[in-house]
Amino acid sequence: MSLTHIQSFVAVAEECHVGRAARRLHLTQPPLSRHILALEDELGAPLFERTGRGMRLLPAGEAFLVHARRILSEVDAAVHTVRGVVGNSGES
Amino acid sequence: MSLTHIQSFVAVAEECHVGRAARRLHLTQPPLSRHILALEDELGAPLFERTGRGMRLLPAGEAFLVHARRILSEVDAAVHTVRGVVGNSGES
DNA sequence: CCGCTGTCATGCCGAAACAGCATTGGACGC
DNA sequence: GCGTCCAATGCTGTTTCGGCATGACAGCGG
Repeated sequence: MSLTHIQSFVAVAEECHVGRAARRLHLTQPPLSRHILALEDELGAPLFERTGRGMRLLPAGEAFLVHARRILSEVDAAVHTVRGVVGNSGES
Repeated sequence: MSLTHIQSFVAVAEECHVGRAARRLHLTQPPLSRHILALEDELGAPLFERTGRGMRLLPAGEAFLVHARRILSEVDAAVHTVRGVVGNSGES
């Protein structure tokens, strides 16, 4: 599991569509599709239902989405916190 | 930035020693050293002071450590939540 | 019923990332 | 100054990864 996979998952969950999510992430559809498959494989459960017209979140996917968003914002907060500490320490 | 890098950072922060952290992660010293350097490069600030006898956390590193631990436990929680949802949905 | 379209999955290949080995460079204690 | 211990770096073989081309399948119109 990597942060890239989590970002991919969130994008697909929000778009319900691998192709659109791929464009949003400046990626192509195949690797993105593989990210989702890898995630499902690692978690041992499918996260999406493949509808033939896109992807729909399953309950397990909804549950994961909550945590996924929290992880990504925590990463963002970590980056900003470090920048803040460094910036303040050097200020007059 | 990847979850692997964050795990490496936490291990080094706790051991104050790249070699020991490497053993703990079943890894060797050079890649682990590079993980830390990559993290510092990405954050734009050093996280450790190199003491010639090991590594000591700088203030920026302490700040990052708090978030790093939270990220890792959130990932853990995400995995367990998905397993829980799947397990319960199939129970009688 | 049959092709047409739109979607995700897969086979394949070249490029990039990665881990480990060997070595260097530097700090500390004697 | 010398030996020891540490992190950093050069290098190489392997693995991972992204993109292209294609396959497999569902849904729709005729």
